[in-house]
Amino acid sequence: MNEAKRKRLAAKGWRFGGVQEFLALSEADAALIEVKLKLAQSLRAVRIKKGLGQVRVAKLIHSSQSRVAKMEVGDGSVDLLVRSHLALGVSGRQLGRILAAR
Amino acid sequence: MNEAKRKRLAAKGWRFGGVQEFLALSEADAALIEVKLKLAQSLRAVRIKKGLGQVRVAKLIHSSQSRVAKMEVGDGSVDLLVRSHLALGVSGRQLGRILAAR
DNA sequence: TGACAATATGTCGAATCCGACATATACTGT
DNA sequence: ACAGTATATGTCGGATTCGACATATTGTCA
Repeated sequence: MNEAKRKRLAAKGWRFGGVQEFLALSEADAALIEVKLKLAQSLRAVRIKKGLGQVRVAKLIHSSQSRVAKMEVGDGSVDLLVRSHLALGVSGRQLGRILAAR
Repeated sequence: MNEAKRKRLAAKGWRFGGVQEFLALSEADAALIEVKLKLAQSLRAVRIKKGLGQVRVAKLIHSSQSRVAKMEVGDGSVDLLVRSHLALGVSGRQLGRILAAR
């Protein structure tokens, strides 16, 4: 199975729990997916709270609507997710709080 | 100026403060560098606390000593820094606390 | 000081990720 | 149902990042 697809599946499946076992993911891989998912959800929440569309966010980060959409479902790097948060005015410290929250 | 070098300079210069003004960095760019630097310092701290060498960490993340060294001075992606933390047993939540700390 | 281990720095082909575009699907008001 | 807007998904060439290797520098201890 290809890596990208596996991750996407995992990201979706996670909501139902037990993905790590289903796919043979290492602890660290599973944790990374959790982190990404948390950031992805947060990004959407922040965007919506600010009343922005994906197109507008795309411009803020010099990217495209499609990439923003993908980010929000857990595709894309942690870098990009972090960058997007920062571009939307979320501070590094706030970002930390988001990750630390249950 | 080339992007990689600019970042590396910025990462080093940051310790003396005022980099953002010196180089023409956007708020978000500067914030990203801060995040990376925090993670870089944390990675080294965690590694040393665990009594590990860079070579051993490299193996844990299926990479090389040189990359670990670069990570610890702020080179490399946030992804890799996060992955490394997770591979060293730092949880996502702990990672958040690290970023949230002053 | 000299040998040895650990870390830092430079380079480069290969792997990965991104932005852009096309297009499909979903949502909203009329 | 239709038009208009927002979001989702697939693809791909170019840009970025990676791992690996070579080598330099630094640190340590006998």
